[in-house]
Amino acid sequence: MLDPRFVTDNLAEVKAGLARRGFTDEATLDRLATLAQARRAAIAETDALREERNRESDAMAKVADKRSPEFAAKRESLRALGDRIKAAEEAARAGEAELDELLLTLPNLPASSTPDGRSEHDNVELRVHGTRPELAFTPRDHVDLGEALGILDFERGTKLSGARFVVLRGMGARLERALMQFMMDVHADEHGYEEVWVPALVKDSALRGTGQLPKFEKDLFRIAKDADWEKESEASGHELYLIPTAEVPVTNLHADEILEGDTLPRAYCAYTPCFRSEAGSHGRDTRGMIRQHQFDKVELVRFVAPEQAEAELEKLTSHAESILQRLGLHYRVVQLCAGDIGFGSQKTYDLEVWLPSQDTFREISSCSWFGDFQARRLKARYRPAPKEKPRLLHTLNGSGLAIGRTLVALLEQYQQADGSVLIPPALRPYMGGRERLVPGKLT
RNA sequence: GGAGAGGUGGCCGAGUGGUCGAAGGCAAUCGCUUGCUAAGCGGUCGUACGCGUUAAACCGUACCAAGGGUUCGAAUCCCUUCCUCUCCGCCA
Repeated sequence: MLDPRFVTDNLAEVKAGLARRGFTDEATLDRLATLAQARRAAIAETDALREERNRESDAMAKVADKRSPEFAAKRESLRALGDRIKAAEEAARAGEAELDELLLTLPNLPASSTPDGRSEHDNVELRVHGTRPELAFTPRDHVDLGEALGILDFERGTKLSGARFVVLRGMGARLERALMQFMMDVHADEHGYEEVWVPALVKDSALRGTGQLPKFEKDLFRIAKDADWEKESEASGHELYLIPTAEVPVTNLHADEILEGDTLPRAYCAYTPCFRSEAGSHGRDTRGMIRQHQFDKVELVRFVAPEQAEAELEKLTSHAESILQRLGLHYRVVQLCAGDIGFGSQKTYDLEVWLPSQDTFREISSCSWFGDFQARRLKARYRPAPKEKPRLLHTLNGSGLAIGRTLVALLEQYQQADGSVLIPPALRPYMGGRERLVPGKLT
């Protein structure tokens, strides 16, 4: 969420910034500025009226004779004042609702260090790590490999849950678990992240905090409820959704809190399942486990002071990269242009891993700096020093990494001519010492 | 699912219509004092918005779970909702 004050005071700058990401609806911004100003005027008015009422009421308290004519007269005039206050409050509320709505649907401003560009084609490749695996044969894709190995079972995934679900078997399931374990160990033990375990079902308020709601409800799975549940839940004023990423519960950890400055930065890592409806991506990546409705991910989240934020993004990205490096995977780092960064982000690096079968790099991690965009929604603040006024935190997050896609990349990059797949040394301790996946060998 | 209790500042905890943003204690912090692990004394010590300022301060308003109501005036009275805890039942 943008600061309404900042928007009114720097309208031209905000328009220009949002235009960089393709948001050219100036009328909405003008409306927002108007509403924000009106809101301030309304506050000033109601405050003044209330002040008058408070003053007069105090005076009445001091009148000894509560049955005197003067007392009755005062009471009458204050009753009228009370009505005026109510009317003023009512008027203020109307504009406020519209203002909040606009603020919640407005995307973040790109950082000055985010390059211009309209779409993913304008993203900037920053660096490439490693080299393409030399394969003396035509690479098979992970679906062929996985099915031949007996570790990926798409048919049964579909039987159980429909399209975009998979069952992992034997060493496939083991690999998923090994990757999760490996990533968490590296981040917790070496990168200084506090490991957290969080719910995979969250309230709509949490999703509003990180920005998925109200705009992107169609991408989420909201849990269906029977009649009783529905009744209770409506009454309780919140809906439950499956999380699309651990970013949601982990970032919301510090909603409505004020952290002490000397405890920053706060770094958390979490593994969770993630659930995405993938609405609007019909026909895209239908083959294989690149795009599933449910997948596991290890997520990194950092709460930092604004001054450190941009450097913190480099740090967080390097932590995610470190996983790819230890696994010996060929990848590149891409900086997203203003037209391609996510709704709440102001600067994003994507890590893309090489997939031989597709002869291309595919996203495996996205590391973003949100500025105070999420923090303002969340009311996540920090106190720079004792006694100082609280300020909004900056939040960052990134995948470290998407486990399903890591598994895909491993299969494809480490495939051998005979259909077996080498297990990179870093992962072997987590695979019971195994060095290789062999077709027909489930244990 | 059944029965009961309760939600006040970082924590504990007073407060049943005006003098309450809220006693007292703890924690924290600053200073003073005392030569001996420690204690004593004093000050400070919520947040947001508005106004204002270079920035503050000051000032105003709001907030005692949330929303609504009664009243000239609500932490206090009424209604609705949410949440927490305890016991029983069920359950990984």
